[in-house]
Formats: sequence, structure tokens, C-alpha cells
Amino acid sequence: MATLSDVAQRAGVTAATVSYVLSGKAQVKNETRARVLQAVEDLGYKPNLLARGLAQGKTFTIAAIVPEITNPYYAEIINEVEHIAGAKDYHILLAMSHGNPKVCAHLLDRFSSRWVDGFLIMGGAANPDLIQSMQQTSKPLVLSVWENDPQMENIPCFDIDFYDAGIQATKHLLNLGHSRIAIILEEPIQHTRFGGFKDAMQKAQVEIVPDYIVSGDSSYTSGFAAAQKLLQINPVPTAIFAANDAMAIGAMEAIHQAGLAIPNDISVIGVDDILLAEHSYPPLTTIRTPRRQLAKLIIQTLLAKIENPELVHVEKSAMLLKPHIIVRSSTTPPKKQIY
Amino acid sequence: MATLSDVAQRAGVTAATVSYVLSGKAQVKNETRARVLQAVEDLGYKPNLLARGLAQGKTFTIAAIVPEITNPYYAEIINEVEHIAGAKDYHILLAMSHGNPKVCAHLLDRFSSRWVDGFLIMGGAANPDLIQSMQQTSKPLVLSVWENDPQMENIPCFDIDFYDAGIQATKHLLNLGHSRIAIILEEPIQHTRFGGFKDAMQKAQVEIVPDYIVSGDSSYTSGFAAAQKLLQINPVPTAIFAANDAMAIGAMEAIHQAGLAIPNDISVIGVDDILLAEHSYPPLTTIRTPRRQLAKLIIQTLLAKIENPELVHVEKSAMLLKPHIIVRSSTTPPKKQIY
DNA sequence: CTGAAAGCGCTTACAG
DNA sequence: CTGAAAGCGCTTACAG
Repeated sequence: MATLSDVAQRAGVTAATVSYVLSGKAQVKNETRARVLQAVEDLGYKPNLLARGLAQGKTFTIAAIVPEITNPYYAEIINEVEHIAGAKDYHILLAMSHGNPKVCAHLLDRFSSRWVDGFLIMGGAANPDLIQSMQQTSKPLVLSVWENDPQMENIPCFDIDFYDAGIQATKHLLNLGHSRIAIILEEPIQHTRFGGFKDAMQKAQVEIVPDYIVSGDSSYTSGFAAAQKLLQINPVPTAIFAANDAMAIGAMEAIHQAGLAIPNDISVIGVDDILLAEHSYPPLTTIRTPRRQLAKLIIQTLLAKIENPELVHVEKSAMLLKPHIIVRSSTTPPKKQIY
Repeated sequence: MATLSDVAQRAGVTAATVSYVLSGKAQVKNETRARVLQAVEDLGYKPNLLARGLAQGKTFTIAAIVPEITNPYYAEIINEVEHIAGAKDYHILLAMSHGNPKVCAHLLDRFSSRWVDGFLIMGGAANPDLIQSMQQTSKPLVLSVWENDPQMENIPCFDIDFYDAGIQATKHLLNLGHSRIAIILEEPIQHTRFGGFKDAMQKAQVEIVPDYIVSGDSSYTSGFAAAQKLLQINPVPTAIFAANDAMAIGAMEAIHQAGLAIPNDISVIGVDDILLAEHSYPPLTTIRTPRRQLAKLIIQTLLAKIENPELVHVEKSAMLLKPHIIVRSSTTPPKKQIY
């Protein structure tokens, strides 16, 4: 590979001059500039980003840590992040924490050796201590975690307003006239949406039946099993709020297997709006979480901080993005009961 | 951050000595070594990988290009690749080609500026010209593409034996006694497995009905639509071979919707063994593609080439990994017909 | 066994 | 407008 000096030599100038025409950080006579550019062209010169990084203290690299890239939620976010960062010539160094704080700490440690320009940490694997120590490296950091820790001031933190998702899903069912509403959820990570459920129910003065609260692990299978449990309760609920789409779709299978109709016998609503939701049978009513918008927000914030280090975030609380309901065919008013 | 010289000063030695104790590339008196190590500890010294990279021409970075990280197939592979590479302190620079050769070329261009240690390119976006030009950078390269181009010698190329997947799926249905076998597939990327289907049918002297060949785009929805088409044909096929699991599951939905039973009325088989396959209803019989094994193979080969540049691959052809069948409940012998 | 020195490829005050 | 020089933090022959 041709180097800066090669170019300089060919153009009959010094390396500094070449650097200046390439960076535009100093005036260069038109004629010399042309000669330099020609030499660059002739030699197919590509700057060595390593050397540039060493000299400038900047690497055009962003470390992104997600719990699992096999989780479509994070895959979508990383896809968007890479797209936006790539447009500005930043590269993404990807690593998985598998939700494990130790792994996360180790990754952060290794990344800090690389002089990445900034960190993007998603999911709950980064505990406050870790974040605190990160702060000392003075590298920009943006978080997206389920629970927002009040102690972490000055660190931009974005997430989706899952409480509101819980409210919206529950209200939708209530408005349709349901009162025997069950919920399938995974604690503690879906605790926030559960809060929305409880508050909406309470506000509507509808009783929350303890038996109607069943737990799952966010997987399709667990939704299936949870629904089977619910179907054995007398009276059977007329609506099920599954805290994510995977469980909702699993639940629908169980309901079908039991010979019941959706939505006529039981309404089902999910959260996420995964791809499958639109194509399930029946198409699933769900609360769409704006993942791409979230991705955009976190990466743009990070890039802004990288390019303007003096930019300080003073908001104490995390920014939450509002989800919104997508009404499809899995929900309808309950059948009239004859008592 | 403390630097090498900081450590050297504190230990009362020169930077070279510190470098030697850290790299172990030269003998150092025990006593000095201890002093250096102590200083490293005291200062919390972390080597600057940028500087090291510049000096050694090595970055401990691998560029990985996949068509889509939102595709679970690639997400699983990247997950495994990162795991194995990470254990050897390599980092993964991830980028998406979106199956577009121009994007791919642009990415490769940007990556070459970074002096990455090696390239991993998956999917068909890298055309032979590109690969050829890559070769000139003399950086190790490992491919995993659907079609193996015979011209690319000396480049290790691994993939899954999809032809064999086609053979196995078809044979399974034939062995069960099916003869009215339909296939749903996406051309041209699933052409290889189609070849397996055709050869197996031919060998068994079973007629391939043109109407029984319908195309999809690998998505759940397209499988649904394709099955709907098939159900309108008289006679209806007794078995459907969907070229991937997503389409198989979509097809099963369509069959259910039509009021038919799986596998009693129609058997369905897929390819991939995605997570959902085990939990679909009925659990899907499918051909499991060894993705993790593939991931292991490509990253280990790449690492080996990085660490032993003199290692030359002379095999002309790609290495193919054998898939194997997972028999679940979506396939059974056809119902006895009374003519 | 360890120091002095040059070099990896670039950037950036500083002169002139 | 452009050159000479020092520096980014590390490694690696070369002496001794």
C-alpha cells in the first residue's frame, strides 16, 4: 500500500502538504493541490486509519455491546446503528454480553485498549459500578437499558416507554369491553409494562385476578404453556395480554389447539410488532415498539457527543420513546355472556 | 491513561524493557521483571492497541460482512464467530452488504484502510472481481457463499451442503411413501437444494409435476401464499418440501386455515431448523443446517491464516458441511387413497 | 540482560 | 503557501 510519503515524493512536496490537501486544514496553492491529488490517484493511496488514529487520538470506531445479536430486537437496532454510523465513516465493533455483567466488564476493558471513540451499551448487563468506571475514561457513552438507574446522571440513556405499552395494551382490551383480562409476562425485565397493566386496570376499576397472572420467559414456547394454564381456569379469561409478541403467538397456538377461536372466544394482544406479528393467524394486534427510532436516537446522540466533546447532558432522567398500538385481527369485543 | 513510558519511568527502566517483559520476546532479569509488573499494576497500564498495531502491522481486528444481521442465520453465525475470535482477543468489525455488490465493494474499501487482520465475507454480494482485487491486499480472506465460483482458487470457502439437504428432505418424503410431492423455493439462491430435490425424485422415478413447483422469497408470508396456491391444485399434493423453515411454517398456517390436518392430510418438511421449528404446531420435520459448526470453521480458518500467513490453501473447491434430518411430527406416510 | 535509536504512517504547531 | 521537526505509543533489531 502506498503511504503519505510515497504520495509526497511523487508530487514533489512534503508529507505535511499532502496531509493538508487531504484534510483541508490549511490553504494549499491550487497548482500543488492538483499535483498532490493526481499523485493520490496514481498511487491509489488510502490513508492508514491506524496511523491517523494514533496521531489524532481518534479511531472512527464505536464499540457496541448488546446482550444477544440473535435477538431480533437487537439485530434490528444494530442494523440501523451500523447504517447511520457507516454513513459518517464510523465502524461498529460488535460484542455480546449475554446479559452477563462479568462478560460486559471484560469487553469494556478490552475495548478501552482500542481507543474506540465511543461506547453503546444496551441491556442490563452493565451495572452502575461499571458505568461509573467507564465515565473515567471520558469516552462518550450512551446507554439503552430496561431500568433506568437514577444514579447515572450525565449519561444519555434512551429506551422505549414500556409502561405506556402496558397502558395502551390494557386500555385497548378494556375499551373493547373486556374485564376478564389475563397477562403473560416475564419478571423482572417486563416489570415496567406490568406496571402499566396494573395501573390501567385499577383506573378502570377492573379486578386483577391473581390466577390470571402467569409467567413466561419471553419465548414462543413459554407463551404456549402459559396459555394452556390459563385455559384451565374457570372462568376462562376473555382476553390475554402477552408482554411480547413471541409469547402472544405461542399463546394463540395453544388457544387454537384447544379448539377455541381467536378473537371470537379469546382476544390476544402482544408487544413489539415483530415481523411475524403481521403474518400470524389471525394477524396480531400489538403495541409497536419504535426500535429503529430508538437506534437512530442512540447512535446520533453518541456521534454528536463524539464530535462535540463539550456537549454535556444534564437531564437526569432517561428519554423514553412512545410505542403505539397496531390494531389487527386478534382482538374484538368479548362475546355476550348469558348469566 | 498510563503509557509504556510512564510504566518504564516508574520501574526505573526503559520502554523497551517494559515492552519485552510484556511480550515475553526477550529474557528479562527476574528482579526487573517484578519491578515492571508492579509498575504496570500500580498504574493500571493498558497497552494502546492502536500504537501496537502501527508498530506491528497487526490490529487484532476482523472485518465481517454479512448480507443482513437481522437474518437469524447470519446472527447465529456472527454470534459464534465473535465468541471464538473474542477468546483470542480479536474484535469483530461488523457490516451489512444487504446483498448489494456495490455496498460490499465500498465496505471492503473502507475496511482496507483500517488494516484489519482478515476478512470474512458471507453471502453472494462479493462478486469474483471484488474478491480478486481483495487478494491483492494480501490480507487473509475466508468466504462463505451460496454458489462457489470455480475461479476463486486459493481462497478458503465454506458452506453448507444444500444439495444434500435437498436430497435428504426429498428422500425422507419418498421413503414415507409420498409421490405427490410439491416444493416451495426461492430461485436462484435455493437452486442447489432444488437440484437435490430433482435428482432424488428422478432416482426414485417419481414424476415431478410442474404445477407442484411454486416460488417464494424465503419469508413466512410467501410460504403461506405458495401453499394456498398448491391447495387449489387437483389432486392436492400429499407432501410439501419447503426450501426453508420460515416458508414451511407459513405453509402450515395456510394448510390449517384450509381446514386440513398436518401431517395426516399433508406432510410438510423444511430446511434450517430455526428455533421456531421445534415449537411450531406440529413440530416441524426439517433438515438442520450446521450453522455453528460452519461459523467455527470459517473463523478458525481465518485465524489460522492470520497467525500463519504462509499457510496456503490449495484446494480448488469449497468445503461443504453435511446437514442432517431432524424428524418431528409434521411428516407421516400419506393416507391410503381409494381410486 | 537492558539501553539508545529508529521506525510504523500520520498530524500539527511553528517557521519562514 | 509549504517545509522541517516533533510527536502519537508502541516494537524491534542492534549494541554492549
